[in-house]
Amino acid sequence: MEYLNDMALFVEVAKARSFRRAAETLGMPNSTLSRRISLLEKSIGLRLLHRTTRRIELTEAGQLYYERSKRIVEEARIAHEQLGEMVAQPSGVLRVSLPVDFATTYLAPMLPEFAALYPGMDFDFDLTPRNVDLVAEPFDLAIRMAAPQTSNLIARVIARLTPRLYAAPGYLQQKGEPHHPSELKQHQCLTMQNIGSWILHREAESVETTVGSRFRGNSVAMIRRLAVLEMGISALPERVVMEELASGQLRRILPEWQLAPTSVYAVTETRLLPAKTQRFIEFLRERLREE
Amino acid sequence: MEYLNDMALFVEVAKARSFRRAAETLGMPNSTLSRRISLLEKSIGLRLLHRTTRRIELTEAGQLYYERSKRIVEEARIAHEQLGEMVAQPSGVLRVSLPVDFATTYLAPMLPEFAALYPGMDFDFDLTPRNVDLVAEPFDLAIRMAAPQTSNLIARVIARLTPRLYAAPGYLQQKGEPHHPSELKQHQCLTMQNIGSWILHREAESVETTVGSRFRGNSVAMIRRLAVLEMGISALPERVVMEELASGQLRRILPEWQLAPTSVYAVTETRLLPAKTQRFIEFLRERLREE
DNA sequence: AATGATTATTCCAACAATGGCGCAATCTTT
DNA sequence: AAAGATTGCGCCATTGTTGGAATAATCATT
Repeated sequence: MEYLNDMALFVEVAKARSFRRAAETLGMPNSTLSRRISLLEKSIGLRLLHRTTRRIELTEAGQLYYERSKRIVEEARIAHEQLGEMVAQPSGVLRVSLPVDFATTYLAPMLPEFAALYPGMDFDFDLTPRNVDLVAEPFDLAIRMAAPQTSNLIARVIARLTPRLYAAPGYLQQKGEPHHPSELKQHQCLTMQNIGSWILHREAESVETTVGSRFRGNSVAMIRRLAVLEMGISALPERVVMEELASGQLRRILPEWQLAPTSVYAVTETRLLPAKTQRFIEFLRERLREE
Repeated sequence: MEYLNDMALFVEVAKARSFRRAAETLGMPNSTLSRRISLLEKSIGLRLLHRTTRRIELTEAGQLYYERSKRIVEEARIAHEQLGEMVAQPSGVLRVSLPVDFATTYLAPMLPEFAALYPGMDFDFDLTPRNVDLVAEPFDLAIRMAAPQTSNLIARVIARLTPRLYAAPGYLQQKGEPHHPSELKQHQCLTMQNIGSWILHREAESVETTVGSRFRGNSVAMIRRLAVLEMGISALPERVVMEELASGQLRRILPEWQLAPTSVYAVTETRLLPAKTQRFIEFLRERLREE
């Protein structure tokens, strides 16, 4: 069963009618080539080439074998080329698991452009807060807001989002507008679950302050909604609150200060990615770099 | 270009949907199998299998590759099997170089039977006294009366012919019939070229005697003809003079004595013989053993 | 829940394939 | 005719591959 490579070599030799030329086109020493063909002949038990020191010609069996093998090797080559094209020309279904907020806020607006770029691709988005198991479930890609703990997954940073502070004008009117991070302690600070403090940066300066509020949630949309409803101060990337800023529902506070950037990761099971996945990640990274 | 074997391995794995089972049917350790598939994937740059430690399934690319490769590997297998059948079922043209005397005396009578045995075979006999170059000329086989000096040829003994002494009754009447080998010195002994003496055997006894005559030749037929024409005593295998014995043209002399057997060789360029050649040699050896 | 069974992968020593090199046999050109 | 070029093949140190054991990760069963 281990004769297929040698078959390809034989086809090349038969085509060139010379060991030397065949070895040259194959990029291997003719000593190896000669030996491999000899072994092939031994394994099938008869001669394929009639050898003179100067010239080689096909035996009857060799002629027959060549006719068949030629086609087979050619087909194999084409199969591989098509596989190569799959890497180059993305197609098929891209299955992505990603957070709801990322999907609605970041992905949705840029998706039409990407879809137009690759007409051969279909998409299957799984919007879920849970950490899907990439190995068990057939996802090509997951987008996460934190690096995965399991080390056997490959995580690429596709964006760094810098949260800034926003509040509703109504809220500020009621509670007053803070002019230094230290004043945040007296405010309702709408945070994600498990967040106890904010570290605010201004140039080289940084101030940590414990924050909290009556509301916690694992949804950016929820926090934004609460902020609009005058429930407190939110720390969100600019793009998330773009509409609310434009309409005046939210207003940036402490404009010189910002939180440490949080990374967005594209997580895959392996580095050997089909083109569709590669292009999608590239596209995201390119568009999100601007943030 | 060296991916064909791995392709076959992948087909087996995809078929079995398991490394372990595939390794078993392939008769190789699954460690090797796993590594080879990994290398294949790396070489084409994308994953073919979606792995769980417990189960494997095909990726999109793997599915596509499997569909194509399956057929290719199957065709390759068939090509090899057909080649194997060529070894088993003789067909094609058998090209033999052989001495004229051997052809007419020994081969011709048994050829119809052999030809009937293998209807798929055609024959091309080159009757020549010269030592044809098996390497340069496209002969499958040469039959020689002496072992070849060149060591890179394969010589098989197919017969041992025991020459005995025959003479024409007319010759014996003229010159008298010898009753001991020592008397042969006074006779015309028709020998092949380059033969200066005969060693005659009777049971454990052996006698060497220098022989010679006015005639020498490299043709058995010539010597037989000369013997019939009362020109001397000939040393020939029995089968050669069978007709002359039956018709009384020749008569055996010194019937208890015989010369050392001379071997007949089937000489080939290689041991890797197609069925046609193998069968022909077998057939000859079987029929000539009786001598 | 936890243990045992099954499966893919990784590690490392033994092994085999590789590829320069030289040789012998040809063919070609001066 | 003769020397040079070309070609296939055998030899042997080096490199790369192999395969058994250990490992990690899952599934099934108690």
